[in-house]
Amino acid sequence: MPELPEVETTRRGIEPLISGQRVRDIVVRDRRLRWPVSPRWARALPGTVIHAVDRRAKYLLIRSDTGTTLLHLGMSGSLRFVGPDTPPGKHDHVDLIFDRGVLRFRDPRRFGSIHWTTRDPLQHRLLRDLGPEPLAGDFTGDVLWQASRGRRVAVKNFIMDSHIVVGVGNIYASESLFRARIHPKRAAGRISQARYAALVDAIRDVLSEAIEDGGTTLKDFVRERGQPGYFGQQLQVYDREGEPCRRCKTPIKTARIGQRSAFYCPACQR
DNA sequence: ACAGTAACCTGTTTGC
DNA sequence: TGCAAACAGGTTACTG
Repeated sequence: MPELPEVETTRRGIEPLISGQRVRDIVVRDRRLRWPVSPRWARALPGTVIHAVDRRAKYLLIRSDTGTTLLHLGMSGSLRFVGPDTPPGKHDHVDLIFDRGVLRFRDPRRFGSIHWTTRDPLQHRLLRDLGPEPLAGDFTGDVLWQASRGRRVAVKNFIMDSHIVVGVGNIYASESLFRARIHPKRAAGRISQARYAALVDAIRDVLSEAIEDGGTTLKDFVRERGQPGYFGQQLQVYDREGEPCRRCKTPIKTARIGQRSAFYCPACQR
């Protein structure tokens, strides 16, 4: 669920609610996330003032005056801002308590994570080796084309590889390839420079439009006040197996590529 | 360096 | 209906 648009939607939602606010306390009900929540973080954060919420890839960078919290939503995570007396649900693992409310982290599958660093977060081992941001200027068709030379992986896996470009998960990979009319199984190294230019445009457009719509809610994802995202209504191929292609009416097909489901139009995409 | 797979965990859907 | 298997949006770590 949380791919780049959902994380960015969350960032935009929570930043105005918590920036400038002092963390009064932390409650960790279950520290068993993907990596155990560090006790050092739980000790360090209370008392600090949040001054910004940034994003790198699918990580939220919650910056306070003494360090940065790296928060990843994993597969099923969400952050909401709730009133102080809202009873926590079964999977509400962590609270950041502020004077004006509680930032509550829910994650049924516990693939999310929380890290704390007092150094440059971009040099953290989890962020250090990531590829370009898809919505930034350094992500171009030429960059993608160059990186793909000699690569035999399916292009769908290629664009989901965070060393190549960040933020493109299973849903938006299928959607972008449909827009660029590229078959998801095509070898990354066998796609022309011109088609990579089209793919970069497609990725940018899909992600930007999804952010405009507040992300895609298929299952767990909700925004900061519990609202769903509406981009699901714009999906062209994802989860539409057997339904007619919106462009040519051919039934949408599905395939397993690298243990993930890919959706595509067998007529439009080559 | 690259490609492929298993692993983390729980909830829901599918199939017998 | 009941139960077990398969599957789900992500990423890392390991293998060959």
